[in-house]
Amino acid sequence: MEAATAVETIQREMTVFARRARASAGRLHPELSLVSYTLLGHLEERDGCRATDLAAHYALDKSTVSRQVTALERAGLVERRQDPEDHRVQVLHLTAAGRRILGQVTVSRRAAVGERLAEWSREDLERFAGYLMRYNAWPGPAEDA
Amino acid sequence: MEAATAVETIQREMTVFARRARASAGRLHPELSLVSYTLLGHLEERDGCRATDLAAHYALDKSTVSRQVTALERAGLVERRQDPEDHRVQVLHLTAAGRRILGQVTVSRRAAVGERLAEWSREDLERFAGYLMRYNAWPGPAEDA
DNA sequence: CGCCGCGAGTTGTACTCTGCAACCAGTACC
DNA sequence: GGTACTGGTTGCAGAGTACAACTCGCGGCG
Repeated sequence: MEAATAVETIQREMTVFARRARASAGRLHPELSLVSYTLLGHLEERDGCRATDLAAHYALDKSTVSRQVTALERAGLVERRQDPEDHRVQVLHLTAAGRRILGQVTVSRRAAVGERLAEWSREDLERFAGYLMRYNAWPGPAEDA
Repeated sequence: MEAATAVETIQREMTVFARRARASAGRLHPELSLVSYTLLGHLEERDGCRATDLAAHYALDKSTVSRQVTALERAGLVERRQDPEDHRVQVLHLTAAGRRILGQVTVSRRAAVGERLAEWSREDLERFAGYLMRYNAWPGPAEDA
């Protein structure tokens, strides 16, 4: 495979994944949209962060994040805390309920994805995961595709 | 890295990519949405197919595809041809204009993605592309995430 | 101190994408 | 012919999103 072809393939396959992921997320977990899930996941991973950080990480407009967070807060899954240093920012944290729901969804997602990856060798899994992280870690503006 | 962790990471990173891809697609190519681009790409790859096939491949509702195709046809990028065998189906084909636009977008996308992948060895590129294809080739229902 | 620029977040507005349900048209099988 | 199925369209409603305009708090500079 030529390098340009590989790049092309990476693009196309990532896009297929993206579309299918969005399409099926709602069906699998009606209680938590793909958006909400990823935001909660990020909060858990970072143990709290600002709305602006979420927007930057997912290349979303801050208004979009604001609305999503509002919904998550109304659902009792997320908590806003005032930053004592800077009264402009609100640090977001998972609530106990948020952590619980996130755990449930993660389990069922892992089952679905794990089924697809069941035949993969551990080495392939790790390399694949590594490639994805490496790709996403690119520091530039999120001009992925 | 444990296998479950790798699965988790794959999920999360794929999702990050998915979200960023959608976010930036519109900015890079205002003339062709991510959806339209992928549909056109699929048509080129398969050299024509039915609307239902597109819906199945991307896990989209047939109504959604119908509307997208209508838009693409209005834009003169896609052509519907009656199947002489079965008058229900309409086989979709790229027009010359569609092929041209698709080519332009592909070039600019490849430039953007290629920049990110510039430092990668050819071996890594090919392995990454292979993993993605392998993942998406899973035959089951598109319960990706 | 008071003004100005900046950064975080919210709200108004409009648009796209999407799915579901209801429907029409053509096909296949009895 | 009638019934069931398939491909596709249309009406409707809802989620996600961006952009612009706004508020509020922080920090520098005269």
